[in-house]
Amino acid sequence: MSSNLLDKAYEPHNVERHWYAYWEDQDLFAAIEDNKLKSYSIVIPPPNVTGVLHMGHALNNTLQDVLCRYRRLRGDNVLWMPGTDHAGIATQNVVEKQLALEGADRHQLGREKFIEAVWAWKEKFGSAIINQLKRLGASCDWKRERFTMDAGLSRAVRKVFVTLYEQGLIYRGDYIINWCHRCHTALADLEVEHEDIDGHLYYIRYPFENGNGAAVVATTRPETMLGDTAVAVHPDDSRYHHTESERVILPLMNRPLPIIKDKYVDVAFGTGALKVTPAHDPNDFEIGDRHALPSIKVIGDDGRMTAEAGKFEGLDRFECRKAVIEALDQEGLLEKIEPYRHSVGHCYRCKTVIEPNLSRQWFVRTKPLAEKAITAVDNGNTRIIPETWKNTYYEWMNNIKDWCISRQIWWGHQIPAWTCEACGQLIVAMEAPKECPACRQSKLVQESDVLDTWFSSALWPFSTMGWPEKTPLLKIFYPTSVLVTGFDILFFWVARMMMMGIHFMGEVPFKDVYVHALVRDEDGKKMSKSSGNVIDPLTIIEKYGTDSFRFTLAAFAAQGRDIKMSEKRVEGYRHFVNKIWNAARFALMHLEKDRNRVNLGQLGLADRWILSRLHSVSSAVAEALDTYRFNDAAAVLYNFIWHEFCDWYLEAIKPVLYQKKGPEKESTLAVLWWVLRDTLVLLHPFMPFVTEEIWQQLPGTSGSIMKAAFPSDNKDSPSKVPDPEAASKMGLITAIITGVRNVRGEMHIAPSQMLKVIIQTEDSSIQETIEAHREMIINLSRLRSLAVEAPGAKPAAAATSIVDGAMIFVSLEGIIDFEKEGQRLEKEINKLMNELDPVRKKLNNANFINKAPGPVVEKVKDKQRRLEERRRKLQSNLDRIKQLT
RNA sequence: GGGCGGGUAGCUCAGUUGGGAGAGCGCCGGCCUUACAAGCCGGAGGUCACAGGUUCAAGCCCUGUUCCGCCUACCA
Repeated sequence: MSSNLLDKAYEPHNVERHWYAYWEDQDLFAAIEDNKLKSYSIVIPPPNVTGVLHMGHALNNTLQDVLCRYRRLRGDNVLWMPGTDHAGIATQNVVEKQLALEGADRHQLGREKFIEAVWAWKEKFGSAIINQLKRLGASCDWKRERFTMDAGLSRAVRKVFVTLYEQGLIYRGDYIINWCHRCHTALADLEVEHEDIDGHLYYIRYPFENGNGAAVVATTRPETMLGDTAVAVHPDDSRYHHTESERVILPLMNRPLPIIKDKYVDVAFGTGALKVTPAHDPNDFEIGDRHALPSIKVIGDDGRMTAEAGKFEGLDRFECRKAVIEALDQEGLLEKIEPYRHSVGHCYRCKTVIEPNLSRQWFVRTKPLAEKAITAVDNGNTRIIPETWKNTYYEWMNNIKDWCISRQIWWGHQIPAWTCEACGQLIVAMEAPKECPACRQSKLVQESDVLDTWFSSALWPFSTMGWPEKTPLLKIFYPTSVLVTGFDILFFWVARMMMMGIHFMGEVPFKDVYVHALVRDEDGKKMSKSSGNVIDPLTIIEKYGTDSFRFTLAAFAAQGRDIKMSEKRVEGYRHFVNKIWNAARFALMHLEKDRNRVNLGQLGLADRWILSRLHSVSSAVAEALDTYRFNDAAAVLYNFIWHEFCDWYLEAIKPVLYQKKGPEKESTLAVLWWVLRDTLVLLHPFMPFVTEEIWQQLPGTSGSIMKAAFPSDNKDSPSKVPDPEAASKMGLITAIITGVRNVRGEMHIAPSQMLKVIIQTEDSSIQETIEAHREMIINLSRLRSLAVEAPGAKPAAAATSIVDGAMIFVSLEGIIDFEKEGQRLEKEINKLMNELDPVRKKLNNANFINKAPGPVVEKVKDKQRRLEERRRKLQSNLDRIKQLT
């Protein structure tokens, strides 16, 4: 016991520490390698090893933990595979910064020493995020924790690389790629973030070689003109027909450029003439390819102009832009400058402006892989939930481009390719070759580039399970049951796992993909360090406890909608946790021993009703979790626990509990035990800590709640069937109590004043029900007396309330304010008329009667009958009141 | 340029084959009733963005308009 039952408020801190340690000690998160059990598996989206837990992780892992804990309660053998990602660029940046503080840099250190330094950093700080996930309650199988740079996973990476290369699906070549000068590496197209920037469109005159005027070209990046190797016009553009075989002179460089014709050129844009810079623009590169133009690289990998830039050599690319404009202006070749808003690519890691650069890189040929990945979703082998993301997935897969996978950094999987220094032979192999297969020389140099981090995470669902070995783990747990992830990495990660999983395993990596939303701040803005609106999950956990936080996330995780997070919301659910704590405290005061034998025949109405409700609540929770409707499950539990279990059931059974002893008390205690027991289990996936704490204090339980049976799977549970009779009778009783309370509230009668109530009804079954449960009505509406009689003389000094089939008179002798009662009744009648109006209109419509389905018509007719009766009764009481005033 | 999501109570949002507009918070009134004042009881509050259409019936389906957000794209 780590929290005192006498505490009026739940204190999460010790409870959380205590039970998490207990679960780990007992090995309760461990998956069992036994293929006879029903298996359920999830691989964690591996957080960056440099990462700290943010709201996105918190949501993502809470949802996964809810699913895993739920499936365990349902009896599944669950594998939740944890691990971290080596995050090449990000981690290298972190360690480089650390080196900088020590006055060193990686080049001084050398590659080997630098890699050692990164590993050292990883050993020291790399488990931070894992520990934070534990604070969140994550029930991962920690003993299987993986890291993308582990020996096993690295072998999988090599195997995949070599295989794809041999299959012709990986190639090396000189192409335009996105170059980040800060990170000093190539980036995949996906890793470039586009942003609209207010820039300028510069119109530059390129004089015709023959001296007759000039062609005017427009550009947003004038510095690239230094590398121009042609001017292109559309073949049909009559303005340039006379330029047949003419050339222009490239200003500043005095280089003659051919005028070529290419359909790519948009006649309508600018002057219809396009400068072509094959080394620094992807489209120009393609044009250059078509027309066999030379490529001149004028911007170097360091962001400075190369020797090819002539007198501009050594200038920074942006300084060069200014210098070029000035020089052009001086020569009178700058036609004009217009303001121009256009999209500019930035590095997703460091936000530096990306430069398209000609470079030798490695690529994955994605088309053949994507086709199968599309089919798998098409035919439902993998379901994407919510379905709306299917379109996005298809859209990207259908337009997929080859994937640049080489990175010019040091931290990562070095590409297993070697070049023979003697003959230039390229060798791709699992292990470093001893000699060149072509010339038998042994001077072989390994490719210095490493692979894109996403290349290794694309293998995550099977590399973590031991592939390329044929392990039992793979056999039992692949394909995984579901992948839970945010939409922001749908392409980066999900799509690539699909491609790799299908290609290498012959089977999709996951049956379901559940795509959740983003966590934003309370104004709906994206949380970011620069906006200063980041809420730290650990701060929230410290302040409000993990269970409140998790429940908040689940309660707001509606499909397709972002979550706006604020402390106020978490605070609200902390109240809920506290409510549960106190309800349990109350129950435990009365439960002294195991009460799990219930004789259903002897149950009271409230007992039967709460068991019936519990039955539908457990079905609803199961249904909701089976369909990833986390917010529905949370709402059902919240409403049941607070408003049905606490507000009605516990209040209703208090008199029974305060009795000395007897069969009634015995069976109520048994029901109370079961309802508490089952509710804790239903709640456990969302609130693992408080439920375990209460479970451990509940007499008659053994072991961890993690091993308990879900109510609907539990043979012994008394909440196995709905009880419509109890539901309907309880409905009548609560309606009567609410009716009396309403009178009390509206007439401002103090709760301390006991009331006298007369109920008139001609329905003998209603009479019987009321008589049978008169104590409940008396207690919960605080009555001095309750009389049930056939309709007859109406008590004079009384306020009225109507329930279906009966009229309630609250005697207010001496205190009734007839005018106030009249107003109250008028208000009631008005409310009723607003309901009745559309119902009458419907029934007066012959088309409705004829065309609507029978049951619908009957339902409306029945409603009309009920409303009419209530209205009639209220009206007669109003008339009577009016006579008395 | 293309695509997606959203507009429902003061705020934040649920609302799954079309058939009774809901919750939480906030607000108003009354209560320290022996689990809980982090509580209990009662109450007020909505032209479901706008305009058409389909239907006996529309918050939900169709068309258009408008506002907000996001993703995506090689117009220099």
